[in-house]
Amino acid sequence: MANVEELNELMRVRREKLNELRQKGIEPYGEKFERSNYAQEIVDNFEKYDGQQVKLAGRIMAKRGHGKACFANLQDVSGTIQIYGRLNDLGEEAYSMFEKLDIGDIIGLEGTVFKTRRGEVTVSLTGFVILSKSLRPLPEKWHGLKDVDLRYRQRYVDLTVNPEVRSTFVIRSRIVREIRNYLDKLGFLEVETPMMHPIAGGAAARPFITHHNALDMDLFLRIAPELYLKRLLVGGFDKVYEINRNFRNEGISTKHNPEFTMLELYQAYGDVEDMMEITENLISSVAQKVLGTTKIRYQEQEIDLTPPWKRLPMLEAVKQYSGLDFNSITSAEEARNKAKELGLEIEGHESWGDVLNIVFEEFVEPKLIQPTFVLDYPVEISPLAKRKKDNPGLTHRFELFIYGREMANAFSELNDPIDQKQRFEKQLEKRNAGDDEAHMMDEDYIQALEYGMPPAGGLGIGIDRLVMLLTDSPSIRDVILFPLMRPRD
RNA sequence: GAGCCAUUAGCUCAGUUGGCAGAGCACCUGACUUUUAAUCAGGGUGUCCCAGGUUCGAGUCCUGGAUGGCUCACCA
Repeated sequence: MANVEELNELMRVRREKLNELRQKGIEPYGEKFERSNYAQEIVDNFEKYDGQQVKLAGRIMAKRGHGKACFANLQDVSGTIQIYGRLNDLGEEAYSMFEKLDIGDIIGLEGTVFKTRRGEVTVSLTGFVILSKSLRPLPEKWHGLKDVDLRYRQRYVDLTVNPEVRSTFVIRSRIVREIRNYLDKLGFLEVETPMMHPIAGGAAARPFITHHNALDMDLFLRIAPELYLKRLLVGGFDKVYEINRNFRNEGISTKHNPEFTMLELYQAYGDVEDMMEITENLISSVAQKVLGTTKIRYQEQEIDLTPPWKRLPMLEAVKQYSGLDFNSITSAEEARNKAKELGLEIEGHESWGDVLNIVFEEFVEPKLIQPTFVLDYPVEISPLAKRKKDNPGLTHRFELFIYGREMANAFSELNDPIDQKQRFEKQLEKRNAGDDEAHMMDEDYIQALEYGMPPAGGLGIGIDRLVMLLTDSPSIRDVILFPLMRPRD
């Protein structure tokens, strides 16, 4: 415990009050308290509760003393209600204790519902108990806690004083629940696959490395669940999904947190078309259920999530926004030269598909504000996707963009074990050339495919980014309760 | 990883040309039995992010560092 000498006055005074309570034989850290109601339901249904006796519990958020009477605001998970204590009703001892409550103290109370002459629904106290004495002052009632550093490091304070923050995380919870409802209704089975992988597969990303002592082996925190979920298709499950964390050892930005939540789902005997249908129906119905509309605002921009969404082949998109027609570019070298002419940074080892993707990211991505499926990604950057029959350089794959951001990625799954093995070998070449984000070889996954995996559609949706979109949050940190921060000191 | 910006009381923020460290809320004392950003009277509670430097004198100028934010890079 901190030395009282070192505490500032605000904290010293609170500790003194704590000691006073103990000296009077009152325990300032109480036990179970049975509530009859929540604050908001009383405020919203005054007629029903007028004159009724209620029991509430929550945190004191404001106090207005008037000598022999005192108003305060009590905040519980539902909202805030005014409470009112009078000397006449409480008696001298209890009233004096009520007057000495600090903002931040947690109490349980009993009282009668009434409306003040100014029309505010209020509970007039007949008794109360201190359930937790607060020893630190909360931020200011009017401006709340603004310092983003403190907001993320002390999310408990942020949640206490900034109601919109609480609301964001309530919405996040509802979004995830609606996604589960939606998929469950379609007959998908929710599964859990390993978070610790001997081989980091399913995505192009740098993994976190950890170590298992008893087995004396290094393990990777998963960068994607994909290869495990598809092993389940081999095993005979035909509709599976997982909503869970992925970990990528990469930069942090407003759109990237080292751990983030992904939905991945796989549907046997389906394809990329089915995934498009699921994506637009899932996201629009979640928006409808959670927000009550499919027309949303994100950062002052109107976004219409009403299906069907625009579908745009990548080659067409690139041609439209950059003027480059990759249909008529046949060699990687020609592609690299054309990209250089557009002022793009080209290192010299890029394949045709790499260049196409670079041009796409530079010229097209930021323009895709309304929901857009970009179709037919080049095979070089899609090592787990099925090739198009009529153009084996492209794959049956889409990425969904909203507000210029990648929101989803899906394809018809590659189930040809021989092609898959060759794709992994291509990735290994990239790895050996120094690309530590290229895919690793996963022999067991190849073996699984050799047993036979049904053709399937697979889909990944970044939950954090979806929540950002639906809660109008500018930073991914606003939708992650405890984003990764450097430790202080 | 690079550039720009920020860091002053518990919180939100001022701080002029380099000249005694400020306000509002919160807090403390007193008044007040339907107030509501309650009001009225009084009280300033501080490692000016840290370490150096310049200067008679630094919150302010310079150098280095820490943390955070934004942009870029990275991240399909």
